[in-house]
Amino acid sequence: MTPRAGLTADRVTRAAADLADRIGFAALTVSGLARELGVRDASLYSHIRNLADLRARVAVLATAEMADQIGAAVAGRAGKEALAAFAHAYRRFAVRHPGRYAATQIALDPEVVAASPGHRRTLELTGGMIRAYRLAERDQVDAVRLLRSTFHGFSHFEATGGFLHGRDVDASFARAIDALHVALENWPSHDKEGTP
Amino acid sequence: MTPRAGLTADRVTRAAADLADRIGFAALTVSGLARELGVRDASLYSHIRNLADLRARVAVLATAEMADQIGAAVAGRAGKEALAAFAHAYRRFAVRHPGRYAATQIALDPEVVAASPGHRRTLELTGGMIRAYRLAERDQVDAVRLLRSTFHGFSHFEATGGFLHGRDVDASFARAIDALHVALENWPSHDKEGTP
DNA sequence: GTCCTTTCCTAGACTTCCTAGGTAAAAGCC
DNA sequence: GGCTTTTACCTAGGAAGTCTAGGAAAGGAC
Repeated sequence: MTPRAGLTADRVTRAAADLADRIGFAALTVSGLARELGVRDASLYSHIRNLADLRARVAVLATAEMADQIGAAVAGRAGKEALAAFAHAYRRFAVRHPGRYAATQIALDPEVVAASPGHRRTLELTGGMIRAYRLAERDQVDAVRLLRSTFHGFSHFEATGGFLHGRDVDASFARAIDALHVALENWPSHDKEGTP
Repeated sequence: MTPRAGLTADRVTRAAADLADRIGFAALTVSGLARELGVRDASLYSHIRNLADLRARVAVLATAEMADQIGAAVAGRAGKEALAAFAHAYRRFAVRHPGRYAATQIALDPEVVAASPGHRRTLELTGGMIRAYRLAERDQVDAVRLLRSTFHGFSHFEATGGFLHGRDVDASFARAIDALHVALENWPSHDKEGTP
């Protein structure tokens, strides 16, 4: 038997994320990954439980990487500047790492989410960004959900070719950010923070 | 040999959509569907070319059904009322038909989209809804993209358990619609239709 | 060095996808 | 009605992917 490939769960996960970026997350298979790593498919089960476990690991890894990039982009910014930086970093990650991005969108067990540093960091970053708009707690939740929905939706349609009109997509995204800022500045609620 | 099951491509597609609503679109298989219909898996290839063809057929069917429901909801409405009706019908469809909804979101060949009555109808309905805001053509495209992104993103997170906070999701959606209306009424652009 | 752990392998069972060819149900024609 | 043609169903089987079990040997600990 030849020397061991020196695999670890971490290395397997990174290789899977790289492969997913190349072929698409949906097309990621244990057997394909094994070929990529130069081992037999059965060998990977020393490091991962099954395909679902592999997918979850990629999701956790990708979420952490994405949070790091968003964090770097919004550092030192507030208000509309932070919103725009967050949004652009979000979309940039999705465009550059389509497989990783798709992984961030799968449903995960609550325990996995709770233990994922990337998920927690994303929450913190989002909370920090939204703070400048001085919304009531309940409105902050609503607003964050609106932002996350828009960012994901946009990236989804961009990735799946859903934007068929000839209109420049970069321009549409810039307008969307402007529009979201307008909405946040004029949040349709009567209990803005600090106002009784 | 026993009597034929009397399958047609249409019947196969509907059965697939129903099954997808029950088990999830991602879990839809030719073999599973064959079991559902009481035939052998190989028999289905008289009616569909392959799994990708089946998925595309479900997508086209679901898009048409969804467009019908949105169309019925917005009939006779304009402005914010139409926006709200559209949004609620969209989300209702996604919640009631998770498999069908997921099918509407897959990337399809441009020829398939071009030939799909549901896609065309969705475009018309969206155009009609956005008309009340009297935006310039370019801004209309941007605004439609924002709306579609938000609706899809919201439905996606709702379906994948991405909204972890205890805040009522119905309320968040209602607020999101209000916020989108505010954004549309105050679209961040200087060339509103009719204004030089 | 020895002993223990664990990573790799082979083997194989199972599922899914899909093609090829055959049979008989169903449709079409007279 | 009978006869012919079409085609929807079947069986058979190969390819690919998933995953378990057990064994061999690489690598780590002492």
